[in-house]
Amino acid sequence: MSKRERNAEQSRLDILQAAEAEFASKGLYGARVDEIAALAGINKRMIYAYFGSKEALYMSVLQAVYKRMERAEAQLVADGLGGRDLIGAVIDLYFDFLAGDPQFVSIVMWENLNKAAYLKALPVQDLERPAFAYIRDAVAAGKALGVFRPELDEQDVALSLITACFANFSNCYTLSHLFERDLCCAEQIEQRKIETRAMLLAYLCL
Amino acid sequence: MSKRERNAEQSRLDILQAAEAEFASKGLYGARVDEIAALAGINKRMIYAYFGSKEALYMSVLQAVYKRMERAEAQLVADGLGGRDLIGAVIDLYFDFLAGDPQFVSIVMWENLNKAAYLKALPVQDLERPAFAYIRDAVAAGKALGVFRPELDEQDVALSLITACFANFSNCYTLSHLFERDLCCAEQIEQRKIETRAMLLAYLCL
DNA sequence: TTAGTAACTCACCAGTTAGTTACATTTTAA
DNA sequence: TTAAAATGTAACTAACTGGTGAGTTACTAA
Repeated sequence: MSKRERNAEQSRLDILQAAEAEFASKGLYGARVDEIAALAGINKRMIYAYFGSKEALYMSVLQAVYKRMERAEAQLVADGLGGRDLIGAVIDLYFDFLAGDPQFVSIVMWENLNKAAYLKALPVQDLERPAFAYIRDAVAAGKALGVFRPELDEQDVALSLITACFANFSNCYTLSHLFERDLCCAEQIEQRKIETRAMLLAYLCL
Repeated sequence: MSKRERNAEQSRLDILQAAEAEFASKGLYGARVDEIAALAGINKRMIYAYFGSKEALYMSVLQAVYKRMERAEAQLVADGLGGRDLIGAVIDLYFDFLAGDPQFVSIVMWENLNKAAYLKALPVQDLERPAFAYIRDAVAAGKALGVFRPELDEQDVALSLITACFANFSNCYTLSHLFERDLCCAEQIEQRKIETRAMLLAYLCL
């Protein structure tokens, strides 16, 4: 094996990146530490030196993955957008983020299959979800302007929005087979985005 | 080990049931053949006698699981139900089925994480989904009656409906943590059912 | 009885797995 | 300069894993 340059920071990042790919495709159980080491081009010992254990490594991956979502949400520039447009912007954000980050989708799915056991163990401040606030604000603004139905509950809306977006990505393989049609391709995702936006707005508006 | 009664049919069923539980909670990679044997109260050797391999056993489980969904869908008595009511009935069916069969949800998720590799290998006639036909009929009927928007595409509606229902179950653990609220309990599921019905109908109706 | 067979048990293997250790090399700081 | 800390390698281990060879038991039919 060729010698690695000594660079602790880079090595840490390489391990994290390789681990994320391995955990995303095989889950915590299925992932192999030796495979992660090989993928990162690093010796296995360093994984234990930097992260301590397979589980601890998984937790670091989980945190990094949710951090990406948080950053994407934080970039949502809400200035000047009213109720309708803001909801549309949030839907676009989710679709674009999920389409561009399949490893996020996979790891969230693994985490759910594991009853969120590791997510629960993560410090809550690492899981801020700015978009929740955007959705709350958007619904409140829309109601105040008289464009949204006044009886809407902000959390219900947020849940409807998130679930309606997510399942298009999490279930695209089985649905593609059942519908005998490739639902994972960019054009289909774009179509689903349009439909989802229409559905959500029909539900929100008077 | 205590002796088992000789009953090939029962043994097969015990193995299938144990395997489904094990595969649902740990996936194909994480599931242990020894664990399945212990759970079924049967000697591991018999799993290989009856099913040949871990993969073949998984395929049998997959087929049995989708069969349950098919049977539930087939029970949907559509007689006398018009566009609106039929759509409502399909949503109720999905919510009730998914709520009562968490192993179905888990195995579909695992299958998606595995890019539907094993589902694809299953004979298509074992995957009839009668509800697709119901949804098509309901949308067509609603359009003919002038209650649904005429530009609706039947497949888009089916996808919106299925994804909107499924994600409430597949993602309830991570969402419960992020919303700091138990979304997996019966009351919350009922609330989500009501919201989802309202959302879908708002999207379908003129 | 006897023989055939399906259902079953037991003990084992070859390969894999997470995690460890002995030791070499490089960096850092006094 | 040099000692210690950090970073690296490769070989190792104890436990586990899917799968199997060989033999046993219960039942049936001749």
